[in-house]
Amino acid sequence: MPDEVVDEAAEAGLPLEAPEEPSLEILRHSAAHLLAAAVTQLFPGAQYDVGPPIEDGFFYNFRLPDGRHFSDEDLAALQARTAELAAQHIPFTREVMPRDDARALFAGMGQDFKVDIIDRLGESVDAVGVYRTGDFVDLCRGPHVPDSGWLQAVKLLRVAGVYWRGDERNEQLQRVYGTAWFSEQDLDAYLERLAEAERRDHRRLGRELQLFDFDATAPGMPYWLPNGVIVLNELLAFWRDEHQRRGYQEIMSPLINEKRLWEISGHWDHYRTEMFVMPVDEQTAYGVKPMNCPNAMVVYNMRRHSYRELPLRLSDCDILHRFERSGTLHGLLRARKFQQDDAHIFVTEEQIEAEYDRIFEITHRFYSLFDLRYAFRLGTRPDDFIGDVETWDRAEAALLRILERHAGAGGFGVDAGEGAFYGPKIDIMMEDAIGRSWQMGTIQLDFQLPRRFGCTYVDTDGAERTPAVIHRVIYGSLERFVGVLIEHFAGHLPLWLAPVQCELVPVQDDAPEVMAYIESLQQRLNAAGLRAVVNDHHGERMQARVRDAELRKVPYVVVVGRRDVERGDDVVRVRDTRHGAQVDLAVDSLAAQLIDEVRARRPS
RNA sequence: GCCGACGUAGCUCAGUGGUAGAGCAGCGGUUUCGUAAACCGCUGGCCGGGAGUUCGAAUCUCCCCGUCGGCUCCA
Repeated sequence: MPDEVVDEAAEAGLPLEAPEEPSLEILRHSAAHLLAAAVTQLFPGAQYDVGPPIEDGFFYNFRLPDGRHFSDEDLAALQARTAELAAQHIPFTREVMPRDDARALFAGMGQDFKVDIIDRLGESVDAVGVYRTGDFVDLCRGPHVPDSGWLQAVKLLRVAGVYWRGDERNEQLQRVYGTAWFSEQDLDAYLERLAEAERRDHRRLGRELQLFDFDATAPGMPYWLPNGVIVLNELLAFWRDEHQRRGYQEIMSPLINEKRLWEISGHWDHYRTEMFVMPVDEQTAYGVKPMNCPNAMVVYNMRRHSYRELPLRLSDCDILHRFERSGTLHGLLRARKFQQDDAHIFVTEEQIEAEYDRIFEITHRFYSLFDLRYAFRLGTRPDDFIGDVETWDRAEAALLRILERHAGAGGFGVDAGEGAFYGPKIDIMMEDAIGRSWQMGTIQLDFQLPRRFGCTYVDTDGAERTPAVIHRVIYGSLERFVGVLIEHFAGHLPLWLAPVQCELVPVQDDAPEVMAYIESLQQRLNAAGLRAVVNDHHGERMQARVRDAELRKVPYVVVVGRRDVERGDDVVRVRDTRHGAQVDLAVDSLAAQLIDEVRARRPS
């Protein structure tokens, strides 16, 4: 995503008119200028590239003298200097300058990036905007706040190395990220929002709730703990049920295949750097599968097929491994080991659109269950593609039509060049707790792999034809999906997914009649298919056990004591931890209510 | 992989050149209590790993591993 290229277009050109009231975007753009002014003061000779406003803040990219890098101490010093400049109420002044004059100005200051930006401007641009803040001069269209006194609620957040113009083949520049608001209160509210996001972080909650963990010997490869396996199994059971009734047939296949398979599929040439490869002797190497598709082709080819069988829907939930670069790993959201809820559907070309409709139906069924916000994105032909352009164009046109029908024109984004190497795709995108966007489900159209593997079916006229294949996942990866769910629900999973659905707490754990009753209660709930456990942690008071259940985000907690047993009416007090409510319920009603909630898979 | 930061008990963290600490968790005991933390005691550490500097290193330097935030890449 070379968004810097876009930003440059916004930076250079004739100045824009300032509105009556500066917007947050203007404020942040001005904050970026002030930061750059501080950098040029503290690091004489620093060259500045682009510094746009972004969501919640701004950044600015620099090349520091002598190849220096920003450290955290530098960040603190820049924060202090920026604050000083803000306190001085330095005006932002704008002027329009002939292009050649501006070029000479920036060339004279040794600002190579600005000269470069000017040189890459279109022919028609003959004048550009130049803004000054004290001694600091920038090529910019503005608009800006009147003076730096507006920039009191600015906080520099972090430093990062970034590739010039977003391309890793280029040199790495030094970027400073910051946030800016109209008031200290707004700034504090924003920082509090970040803190809240941190509390929802699935990596923290995953450990606290004992869902999964990691070990240093398997970076990026989650260990699923007993609680987490319950969540996974519930998601998969639901998935299998929904797919069986829609005509999917599940297969399982080897996790490793000889290199030859990956050569046929094209992964050896196009995906090898992301594969775990294991040499077994001088001649032979095995590749651990990063995708299920090649083995789905192998299964398809294990017998001959008739046109009557199509669409043939082979599903597959095997575990995949991808050798993701170390710096990209992020808990469950970016892992090296994950399980996809995969399927490969062999179709004739005429069947493609109808099959996509069916897949969209499944998608809505699943995503609406969780009250999740999601968006579609079309990924088109990448530079590194296999096959021919005409086939790609045809496939992309089909997906575009389908998307327009399901999401409406403009109801989806298009990411040029982001398709898989074998075909274009429709992705389902979701955001995590701090607003980062992740690809979840994906529906990919592929004319290449069936051809490479020689997949055929016998058509009505007896001729052998090659089917197309739709690769599709709904959850995406189970790991990523669970990660997003945890953050979405802040750990309070829907009842049907909760590892413990109901916790039973005795008031007096030394009273045999109480313990006998509570154990019978557990048996009744378990027999009804509910996951109920007794918390009789010895030596703790009832209050401590309730707190413990709260912290583990158990949806329902039932406290039972002598008074209940003596009353003998089978009514218990139920604590609903997600809604902070308590209610007296007959045990039968409690069971019925929970079963109903599980069956409906209500999100909360 | 690149830039920055971090790594001390199961967890959260203090300790910045001179004998490794706290809270929580765990274990033992006392307590049996009515909806978010009872009390007392006890365990628990190659201070991520390796090399170096130093009389002496958790602390300083270098290399490696892992983690976190970006970049790039992606389910």
